[in-house]
Amino acid sequence: MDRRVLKTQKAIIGAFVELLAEKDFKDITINEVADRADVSRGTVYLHYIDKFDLLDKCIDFYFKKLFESCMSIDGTALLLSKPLLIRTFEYLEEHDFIYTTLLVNKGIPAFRNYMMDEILGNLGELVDVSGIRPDMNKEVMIQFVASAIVGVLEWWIIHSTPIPAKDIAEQLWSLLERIQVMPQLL
Amino acid sequence: MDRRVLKTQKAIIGAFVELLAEKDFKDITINEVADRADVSRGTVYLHYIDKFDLLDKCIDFYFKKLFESCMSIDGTALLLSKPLLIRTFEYLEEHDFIYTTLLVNKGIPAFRNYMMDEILGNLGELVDVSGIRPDMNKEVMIQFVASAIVGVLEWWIIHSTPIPAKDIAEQLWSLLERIQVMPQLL
DNA sequence: GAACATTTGTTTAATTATAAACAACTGTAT
DNA sequence: ATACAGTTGTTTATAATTAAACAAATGTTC
Repeated sequence: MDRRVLKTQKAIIGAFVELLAEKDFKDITINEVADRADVSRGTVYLHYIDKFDLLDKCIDFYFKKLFESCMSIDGTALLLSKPLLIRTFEYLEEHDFIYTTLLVNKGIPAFRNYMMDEILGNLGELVDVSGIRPDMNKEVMIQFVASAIVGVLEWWIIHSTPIPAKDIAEQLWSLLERIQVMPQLL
Repeated sequence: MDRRVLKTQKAIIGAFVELLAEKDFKDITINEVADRADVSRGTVYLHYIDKFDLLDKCIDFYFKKLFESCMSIDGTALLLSKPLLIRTFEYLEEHDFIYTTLLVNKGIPAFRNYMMDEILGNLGELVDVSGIRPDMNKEVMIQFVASAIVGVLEWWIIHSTPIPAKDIAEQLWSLLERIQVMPQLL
């Protein structure tokens, strides 16, 4: 992609998140966003339909960043594992501010959907690779595990990361192990 | 001016100064500058003829910044005075790194010329406003005082600001007062 | 000194950002 | 109610940035 659009989108989204931290979504104007991003007002409309679209794209942007940072090591995909859990919780702990800000303003359903999609896909791959107990329904098991993981993540963020990332990751992982659905891995 | 050119010039000059701090001027390539500035190589040539021109413009840039920050308060010009001296020394002390880097690489004559121009103009204004002892030649006196000030500034920067800004400003000011060329001011 | 990679400066057409103007709409104060 | 100031979303012509290709020059390595 043209480096110009990357730069302006970064500037606009950065400015928008700053403003979200300072005031209510409803009080933010496109003018303010453009001013703070040091970008022409027309440029904002070039990339986003309106405020609401900007918020959506903003959430997109930060979830992509989250997945890029946590779900892979130097480009190769990382399947569900203890290190992956730890990295994810640590990343969220470190960038606590942005993600809680986004969640408060709109994101609870968005968060759940993004996370579910990502983890469902991840689990699906894992099952394809390493098999599953023959007496289990794959879809049910995947849905069960993914919901549990996302539920804990959601609770942890909404309650302002009350437990250190390492500890919550450990606890969640030991719960997953207890299920014993995938003998050789979980 | 178009905000695009301001942004790209800032990016290019910022990248260039970073590189100047890391390696010798002769080892810096336009490619590196463009990469670090996150700008197309062609864009660099759009603004600067070559490396040498870039260095010149870079010095221009930082001297303009210096004068903007020190020579005026909210837009109104500030004539030679003790507060002005203090501000100037403090600014240079704070941004020590950039200015010594520039001076080492090329700037000693450039520094002298810039400073002389600025201070000569400033002194000229001051004399026009508040007069001078009738037995003195205006040009000589201005040249004398400006040279003295610039000399001290130069010595202070090249020797890595060996004295706190406030102290050197005090000393310089008291020397200026001793001359007694402008009874009511100096 | 020949092969090689890198840098340099220039040129191109396509893309993107710009300021400015506009009418319609919102909210606020009078 | 009625000015009034600010926001919104769209449209324009213009200007800046872009990637890519290029030949020439420069340095490195063998």
